[in-house]
Amino acid sequence: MMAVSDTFSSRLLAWFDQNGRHDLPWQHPRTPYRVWLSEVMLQQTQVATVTPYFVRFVEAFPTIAALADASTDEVMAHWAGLGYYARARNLHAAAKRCLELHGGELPRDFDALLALPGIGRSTAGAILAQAWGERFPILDGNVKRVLARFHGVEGFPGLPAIEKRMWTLAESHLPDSRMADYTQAQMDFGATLCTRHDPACVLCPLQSDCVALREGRTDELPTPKPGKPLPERSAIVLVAENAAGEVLLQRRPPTGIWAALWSLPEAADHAAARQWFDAHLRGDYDHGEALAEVPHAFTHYRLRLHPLHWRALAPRDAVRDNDDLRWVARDALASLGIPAPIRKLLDSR
DNA sequence: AACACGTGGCC
DNA sequence: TGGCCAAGTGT
Repeated sequence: MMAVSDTFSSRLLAWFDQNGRHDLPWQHPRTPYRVWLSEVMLQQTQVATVTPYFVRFVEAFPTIAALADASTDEVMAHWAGLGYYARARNLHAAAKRCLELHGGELPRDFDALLALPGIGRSTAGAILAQAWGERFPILDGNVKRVLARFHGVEGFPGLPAIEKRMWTLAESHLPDSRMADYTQAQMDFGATLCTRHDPACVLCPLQSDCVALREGRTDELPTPKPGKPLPERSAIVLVAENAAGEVLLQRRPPTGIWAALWSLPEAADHAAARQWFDAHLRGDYDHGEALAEVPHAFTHYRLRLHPLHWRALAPRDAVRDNDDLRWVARDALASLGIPAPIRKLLDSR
């Protein structure tokens, strides 16, 4: 472990003062709610992607109470396109719990934060450090990359044993003050200098003590995730338009991919698609026009969507708009939470 | 422990 | 261009 003379944090802070990012939207003002929201949006997602979402989201839901009072559909509509939608559902649920248990505020307590859905150890630490300057470590992708290189830690950082070691290292470097700046400094440092490809070691304030640099192994550390072949799946999606040009959308199941988002009716094969069509629509399934295949890659599998398109269809009498099925005009698509590739398909129609 | 969970950018 | 991965958490 580092001795009392550890200068890791002071060197990082000095670097941050000159080279850090000081104008991110969640830094002005840096309220607990805005820190929380930004940390959740930034999970597995980069700053450039998050920024416009963050700005729109806080405008729509300026306070924890406003978020708690919003409907699920409103929240999901503002999250749509960001991915990992459980984050939005958890955020919404946590906001409600803040109203019930914490007087509408985010609790300033590690265990209470950890108990909220969507807040794990790293996010709890980031909130406590950035919102209140409390002395807690974070361990995100940036910190893992920096620690793996600086200390020469072998092994994929996603493995529990490696991660445990890294939490210990992260703790050992904590400064006695400036916790908010230090937390931001680590993330800025990892995101802009100690990058995955081509780290700027020449400019690095830690270069004199970096194991990876000394051994010429910055391109080998951190150890990459062991690769596995991606499964392939395919599905038929039904693009059913009525005479008004509205398209029929269906709410997805509450669990699984794109949970509870609005999407096109989906079937595993033509037999199932035909069955769904005949149960819900008047018209001839065989008159559907095949649109171009939509390939989509998730982190854990590849999906090929085969859209079938009909115009001027009418619903069966039994099928009315309800909480899980509705005809939607083109203008109204923007106000719904729709998966990114489905939205693209609908927009290009 | 291992896997589910989105999307876009990079080379 | 297909594989890799980015401010992780929940199960």
